[in-house]
Amino acid sequence: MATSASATSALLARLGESGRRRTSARAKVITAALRRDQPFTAHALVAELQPRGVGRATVFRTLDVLVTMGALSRVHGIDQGARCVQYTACAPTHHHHLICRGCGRVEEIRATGLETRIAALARSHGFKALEHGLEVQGLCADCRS
Amino acid sequence: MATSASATSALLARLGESGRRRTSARAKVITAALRRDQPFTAHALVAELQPRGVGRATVFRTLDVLVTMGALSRVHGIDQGARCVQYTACAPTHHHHLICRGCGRVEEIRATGLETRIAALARSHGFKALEHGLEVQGLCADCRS
DNA sequence: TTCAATGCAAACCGTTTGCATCTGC
DNA sequence: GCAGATGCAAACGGTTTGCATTGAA
Repeated sequence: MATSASATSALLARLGESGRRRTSARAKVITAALRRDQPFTAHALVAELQPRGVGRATVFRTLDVLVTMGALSRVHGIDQGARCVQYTACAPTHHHHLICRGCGRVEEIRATGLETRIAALARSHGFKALEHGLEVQGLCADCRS
Repeated sequence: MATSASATSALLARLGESGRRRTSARAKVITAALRRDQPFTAHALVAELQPRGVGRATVFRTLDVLVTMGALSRVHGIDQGARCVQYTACAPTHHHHLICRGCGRVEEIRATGLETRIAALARSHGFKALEHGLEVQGLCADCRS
């Protein structure tokens, strides 16, 4: 998949631009992360990369970096316990996630109308909204049939 | 607080109705949980109740029961890691949470307008929305000044 | 009397940290 | 050469589990 390869090198380039080092371990983590089209756990990446010489700690540290850079975001189930953190590759702009319960597919949604509604709602309770998270779980077209 | 006391016994009654046993340990967990007006961690309840003879496992198991019954819900921060699960007493109807970053206060919000918007948004992506979670973090009136 | 619920302690599991070593820049 | 980054292993912390015992119905 050409897109994925170029996305990987683009991310590596951004690492350099932000004063971080472009190491081979990070390249492996980025490649593995971007190859997935469904949310994945840190554990899954460790299992994939540990045999290839990337340490557990490095996977976690790199995932943190990628989240900080906005290349990945953390998503979690609605009412599961602590074992709910997953990562998903995503655009660095503000958006939300639509998660299919059938196949696990995640789609990004952008909803400018909602943003203002949410801010207004908060204001009506005396709150100044700073950040919000919205996750919708459901069934995608394929899984519904 | 009379409300809290009656809420406790109401919950205990619901335990009996649902075929579960009304034990003294559960009464202690419920009392301690309902006394809080801010989200709390399981750990905090354990710290409070362990010296009073309630075991760690019992606290966790009872919290699970209460979440299942809809008397509590789990809330988690927007982008923290795994250490983000807290519990908050809440009405058993669908609502969202407004969380103050200053004082930790949580307010429940009900937003029928949003619900339909979210469902429509999901539909426009081919999804059938089943459940969704919305958390807004911000500053409450007190903390803004 | 019976079986759900309890308390304890140990196991679990995902994540973080300390530290010596390595490697981009 | 000098940080920043790595890999390893051990520590950490919250949660779950196994099991003998208790106690509600």
